[in-house]
Amino acid sequence: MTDRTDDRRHEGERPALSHAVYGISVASELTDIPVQTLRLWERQGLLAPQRSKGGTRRFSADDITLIRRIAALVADGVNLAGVARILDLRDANEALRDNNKALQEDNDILRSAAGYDFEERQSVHSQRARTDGTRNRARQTG
DNA sequence: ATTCTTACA
DNA sequence: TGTAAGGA
Repeated sequence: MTDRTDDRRHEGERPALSHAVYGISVASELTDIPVQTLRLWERQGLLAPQRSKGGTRRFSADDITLIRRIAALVADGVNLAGVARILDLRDANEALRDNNKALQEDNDILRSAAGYDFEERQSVHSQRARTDGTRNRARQTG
């Protein structure tokens, strides 16, 4: 054993998923996507790998996963514009889900703070439909 | 040696 | 779309 103490013998160690460490050629080998295609996809807005100080692309494990998802869509015949829109829709859905969750939590807090008992209510929609119908009927008779 | 952008056919 | 030039 010489003093090559910087040899990496911890084979289980892996960079964090968001840690951008792979050069474009490594990303290409890992995904079986040609280097030029990766560059094209980035220009189309499908990818946004980090850049090193020198300006070269640095891909993270998350980027590799994204590349595989894009490749799957392309293999299904989706063109690049379609892929971009599908990815945007996914992001929008996540945002909507998060927002909805936050609203529900706010609602829970407000409900308990107000002291109302909504145990009988089955859903927002059935409740609203019932009250609207009652109001309309009252207006017609009166 | 590799990667990057730009440009040209 | 592919390839070559030229810089980092």
